[in-house]
Amino acid sequence: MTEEQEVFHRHIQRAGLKRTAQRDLILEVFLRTEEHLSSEDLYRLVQKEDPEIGQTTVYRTLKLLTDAGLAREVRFGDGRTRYEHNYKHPHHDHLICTSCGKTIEFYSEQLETIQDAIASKHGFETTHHTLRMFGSCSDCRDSSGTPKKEESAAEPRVRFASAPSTH
Amino acid sequence: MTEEQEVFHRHIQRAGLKRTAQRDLILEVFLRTEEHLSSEDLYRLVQKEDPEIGQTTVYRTLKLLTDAGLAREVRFGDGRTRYEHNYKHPHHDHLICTSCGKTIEFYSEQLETIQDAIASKHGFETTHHTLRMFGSCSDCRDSSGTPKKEESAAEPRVRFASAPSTH
DNA sequence: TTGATTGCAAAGCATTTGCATGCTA
DNA sequence: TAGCATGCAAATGCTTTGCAATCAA
Repeated sequence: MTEEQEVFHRHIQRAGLKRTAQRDLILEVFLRTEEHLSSEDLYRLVQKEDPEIGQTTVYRTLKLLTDAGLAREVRFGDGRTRYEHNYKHPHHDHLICTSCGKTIEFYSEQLETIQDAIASKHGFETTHHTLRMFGSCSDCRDSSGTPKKEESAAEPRVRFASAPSTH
Repeated sequence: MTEEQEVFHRHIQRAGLKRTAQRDLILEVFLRTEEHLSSEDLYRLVQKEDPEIGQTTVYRTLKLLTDAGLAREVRFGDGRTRYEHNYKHPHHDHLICTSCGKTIEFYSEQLETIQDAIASKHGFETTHHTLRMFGSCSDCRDSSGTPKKEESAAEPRVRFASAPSTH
């Protein structure tokens, strides 16, 4: 049993909830996938191993994982919620390519410091923040006019059919 | 006719669209309201002056204003899109109080500079970005447990499906 | 045993679209 | 007059909820 699984089970017990095969499987698949997954993405992956599992259970479990501190919600502007690992995968911000949908994670101590200073100047105590920078990645600019993925040229806004992220 | 109205009409003409009483009224109400308005908020305000106007028209006009460069979409995490002025109201970021929903706008040259450096380091050319810092404002912390705005307890404007993660 | 969990279907939201009617240019 | 605009209703797409059946502790 991995550390994450232990965290999950402790959370489940603390909250008076129950351990089930579905939750175990969903967690397992989530952990092994290093991407920004929407509930639907995860549902499809989980389906391959157990076609009996329902969408609803995935939605509910993802919420549970978030409560347990194992997942973190991220939104890239296409209207669907994605989740990323939140255990031993510390805070970071995102660069989002609006043409191919690729995301790059980065962390800057300097940035954090300035943000803290700004917040306290305004009397705020911040719990968390999100910084998203939208633009075009070098790949997409190199092949100018021919974005990497075929569907991307059609949609000016950020919209990815499925979440292709590279960490 | 205000400058903004001129910008709007130029945009309308350039795009081969038509000027209508509804669009004029919606723009006018939008401009005079210095807040982050959702489509519904604006709809309600506009309704007071012309009850004939439909939701759909407000949605469509808000999109038009965005295209014309007069409005900018902002999302504070409660699932609905809000709009803020985008003409002579330059880029800034937001501090969002998760207990009373108050937002504070700020701008930091230093922050922008660092962001640019980070983007170029990763080969990105950014078009825009959003930085949102969530937390509690001083008012809410002073009156601990008693948020300032009456409606906030019942209907928090910023609501997270589940607990925000700790980084 | 008992209360939590599951999965389906139905409901909820915010937003968009189809379409007949109304208006601007 | 031609074609865009409007507003209603219906449709969307994502997410949540109600509920009867099932299962973990």
